[in-house]
Parts: sequence; structure tokens; C-alpha cells
Amino acid sequence: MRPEPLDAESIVSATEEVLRRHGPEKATVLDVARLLGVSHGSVYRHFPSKAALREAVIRRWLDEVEALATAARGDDSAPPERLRRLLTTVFAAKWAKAKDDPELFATFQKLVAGYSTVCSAHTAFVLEQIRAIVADGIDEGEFAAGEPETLARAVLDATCRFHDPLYAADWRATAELEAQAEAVVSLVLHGLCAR
Amino acid sequence: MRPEPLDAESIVSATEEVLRRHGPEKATVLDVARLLGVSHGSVYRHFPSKAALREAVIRRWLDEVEALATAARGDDSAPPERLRRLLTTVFAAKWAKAKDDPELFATFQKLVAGYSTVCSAHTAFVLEQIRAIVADGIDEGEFAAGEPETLARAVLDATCRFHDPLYAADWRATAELEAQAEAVVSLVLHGLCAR
DNA sequence: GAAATGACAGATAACAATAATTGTCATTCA
DNA sequence: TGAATGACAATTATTGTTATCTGTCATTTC
Repeated sequence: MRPEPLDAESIVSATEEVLRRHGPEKATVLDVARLLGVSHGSVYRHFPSKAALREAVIRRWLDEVEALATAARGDDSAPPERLRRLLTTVFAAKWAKAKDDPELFATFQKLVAGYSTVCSAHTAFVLEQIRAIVADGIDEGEFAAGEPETLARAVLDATCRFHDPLYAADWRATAELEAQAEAVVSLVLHGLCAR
Repeated sequence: MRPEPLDAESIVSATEEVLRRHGPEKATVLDVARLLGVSHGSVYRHFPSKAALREAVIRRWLDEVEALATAARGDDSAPPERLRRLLTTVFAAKWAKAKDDPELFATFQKLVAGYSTVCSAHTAFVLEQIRAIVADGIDEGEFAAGEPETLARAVLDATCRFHDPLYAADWRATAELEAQAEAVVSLVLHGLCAR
């Protein structure tokens, strides 16, 4: 029995803690219940499955990333600058997580590999952010004419090496990585711009 | 005892056959020796290890891919056209192998994951082909000025979703994939071109 | 005597038996 | 009465055992 009533938020926090300590391979629902001082049945009252628990943890982190991305965008500058900031912010958030919180990042990687809706929703979010900026750029005449959906998808695809967790193993040497990301982003922005 | 003397080439062919039948997880050196009708010790006379055997199989396939790429390049056309042909030829070769020869492709994926020199040499080859075309394009004034090495690397990175075996799981829907590859290649070519 | 063999030690994989975890739900508690 | 529990069946992981494979090398074969 615990003093305060059990709520979803504290279960998510406990899950995060357990994942960080044991990693996605070893972390169990029983570990989470133990940390909270409740039975595992109580955890299942708030979450339908172990997978849902992990998705909630990752969704919370992705919410932060998306908030960061929205903030970094800054609607005052020109589309190329906005797109560059959006991309580099998303890259940096992923790189930092992979480096500083490897177990949670590994959890994220597993969810992506398992086609979790949380992850595809995040991709859809980033894609939509790119699309909006591209559409703005085309309207303002800075970017060449084209279908914003197709172009946004091309921008996302062209930069996958820097944001897709599938490539996290290559995110070791930060200086080199930054230079390579910069080269691709510049190439893509140049490709978008009207001449 | 077999009629003809045992040579490296037939060992590679037998290994290819065994890999195709059993897949990289199950294929053993003993299987190869059995298929050849020799003892596994004889195989080790020609190849130092199981890994070397698999590398030889993949190297033989990559040699074909590289020959295809060289042929498709065609030195008569303009750099943008040449680069497009080089890229689409390499993409198509990988897509076809993944689809039509999945066990050998899985072997390739394992080698890539294991940082095999055979695979990094192939990457170096493609990178150099791109670099040469980019350098030509800059010389001819079709491409904007820049460091050919950096630009070539950016082109390779920007197209990784279409040639890196890490992404093979996404190579299912061919029509969609071709359209996405086309969008990225066009964006990249537009990015390279001088204005 | 060059090529092939097969016995061998160490490493790896397959297997079966056992233990732990997941998810459900009738019961208990406050 | 609504939240929490823990017994339970089904699934999944772990362990210890056995079998197979890898790579070497002294011996054999032609």
C-alpha cells in the first residue's frame, strides 16, 4: 500500500526509471510495480500492456522533442532558415538522447522497429512541420514550385541518416557527424530554392 | 575424392549455393564441404575462415554491381544525367537482390553490420564514382562550385534510404519506393546545379 | 611433396527442463 | 463501490546439458 493514490503519470515515471536502470531487454512490469510498492495488477489497471507502458514513456520524451522543434522553428525568419533550424534541432535532440540516455533511446529504437504508432505519429509530426515550411517557402517565392507533400517527404528521406534511430550506431563522432549533416542540409536547401 | 582439383572459385560457388539454400544463420563450412564432396579441412586450405568465404561470395556479387554501375554511367552524357543513372542503377541492383535473392542479401546485410572491408570498399567505390561525376560537373560549370569530396559524401548520405541495406525492410512497395527515390534524386541534383 | 584428410580442442548453437513474466479476473480491502 | 490484490494459465526467458561447428595440424594419399 502506498500513501498517495496511484496515477498514470507516476507509473510512467517509474517505468522510465526502471528502463533506465535495466534497459529494455531486462525491464519488467514487476520491476515497475516493485519500485512503486504496488502489485503488478494495479499497473495493469492503468495500462493495458507492457508495450503501452513503454510507448507512454517514449511519447512523453517525443512530446518534449516536438515542443523543442516548434520553439526552435521561430516564425519570424525566412523559410530556408526555419527549415534548417527545425532539422538541426531534431537531429540534436536525437543525438543527445542516444548519447546521454542510451537505455531509453534503445527503448525508442525497439518501438520504431516494431512499427509503434507513437513513433509513426512523431514522424508524421516532423513531416508536417517540414511540409508547412516548404509550402510557406513556395508561396513566398523563395522555394521553387512543387508539391509540398512530395518535397517534404524528400527532405525527410534525404536526412534520415541524421534523425532515424536506425542509424544511431553511426552517431559516434559528433564533429564529423555535424559536418556531414550540415553538408546534406545545405545541399537539400539549395535544391529547394528557386533560381 | 572429387574428379577435378579443388579451386577457390568452385568453393565460392558452392558457398553461394549453400547460403542460398540454408541462409546465413544456418549455412556451415561443413555444408559447403559436403556439397563439394571434400572434407572441411580442404576448404580451409583455400580460405582462412568462414567469414572470408562469405566475403568472397558477396565480393563477387558486388563486383557485378560495380560493373553494372560503370557501364550505366556512360561518359557521353551531361553530369546530372550521369549521376542520376549511376544512382538509379545502384538502387535497382540492391532492390532486385533483396527481392530475388533474399538469403544472399541477408548475408550482405550481416557483413555490412560487421564492418566487413568488402562492404566498406564497395561504399568507397560508389563514393568515388559520385565524386568523379561531381568534379566533372563543377569543371564544366553545370554544378555549383564546392569540394567534390564533401558534396559526393552528401549525395551518398542523402540517398542512403535507397541503397543502404539497413533500410531493406522498407523496400517492399516498389512503385512508391521508386517515386520517393526519384524525388530525392531530383532534389539532390537540383541542389548540386549552378544557378 | 603438394593436396587432402580426419582427429582434436575450443567455441557456438540447439535442446529440454525449469523459472519468471505477462495479462486476466474473482476476491479482498477501506 | 472503486481501487488494489494475488492466484492463475499462457507465454516467454533462463539455465544447464548435449550436439555441432570452427579452425588447426599431424598424418595419409596419390
